[in-house]
Amino acid sequence: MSQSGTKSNVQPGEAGLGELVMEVARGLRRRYAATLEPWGVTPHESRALRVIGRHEPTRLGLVAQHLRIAPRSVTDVVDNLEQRGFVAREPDPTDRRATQVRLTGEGRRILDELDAARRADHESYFADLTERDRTTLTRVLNSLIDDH
Amino acid sequence: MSQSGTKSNVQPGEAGLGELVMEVARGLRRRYAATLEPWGVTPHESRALRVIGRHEPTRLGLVAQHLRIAPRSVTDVVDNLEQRGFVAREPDPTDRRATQVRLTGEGRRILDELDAARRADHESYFADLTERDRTTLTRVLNSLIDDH
DNA sequence: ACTCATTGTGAGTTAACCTCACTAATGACA
DNA sequence: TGTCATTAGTGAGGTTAACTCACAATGAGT
Repeated sequence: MSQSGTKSNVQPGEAGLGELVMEVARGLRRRYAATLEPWGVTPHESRALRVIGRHEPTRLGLVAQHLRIAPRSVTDVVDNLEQRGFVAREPDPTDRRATQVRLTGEGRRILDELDAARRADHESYFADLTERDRTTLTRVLNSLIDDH
Repeated sequence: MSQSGTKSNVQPGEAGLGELVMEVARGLRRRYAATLEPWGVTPHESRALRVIGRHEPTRLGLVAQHLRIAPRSVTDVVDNLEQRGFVAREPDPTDRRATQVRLTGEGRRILDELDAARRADHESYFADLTERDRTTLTRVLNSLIDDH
């Protein structure tokens, strides 16, 4: 075999900014998935926990919007998290059609741990940047996000 | 309903670099998926086409390595592309167990169009950056990729 | 009071992966 | 030179995370 498959798919010289961003994001995603492993939580579940934790208590429909998935799909996601004891459903007091979700104590504990792990992971990923580069990167990325 | 779901999930002030990169990547992915729509090609198919186009002619097993998926899955991916007339299987002349894939004329045409569209899309996404920021961003992202 | 919209869920489907088991071909070597 | 482990691709079947469509319960507007 001529070349391995363990490195990136991008030739170093000629990659555009888009490719570079995507490649860094891929690296972060891979690392984060590995970080999550000890908790037995998938990236998908962690994302859902984070959204619920941030808006707690919240309706299923709103969770769907934040996760950008169909309302029907949230039912399954929350079923899963509820079964694992991370969240609990309760009736919305202001609308008897609606259901609220909220983190359990366990769910909050796990989420805090995951957040800390992610923060640490990102920290280590960007550790070698100079303060100056860090500042520029933050500014440029923020402006890109704001403009689109 | 109180707030919409069309904007980002990240509070502007306190996002770390990791979140920022992921958010930009998410934006690029969404745009690219929309760009692809007129061709009736999914991001997944476009990635496979690009990998095959870059290594053409190549064995299925190598495509698996480049796409980072199981060899078995490549069979399905190539089945799909072959059915749509974008690639063709042919026996590997040096190993009668192996199968080579190569782009058809149509496949090459589509891939070139997709590449051009992606380039243009990225170009427009980063259009408002100053030359200086662009250079810094390129350098910083490249160093992050190299270091990991 | 009637009508229409909205909330969540049952039922069933799809896309893109996966593993396991198998066949055919290869290559090493005793 | 015959045996035998290894490798390439694929059939069969499973999983995950999404999807649509239909529906009952509830709420809101005229």
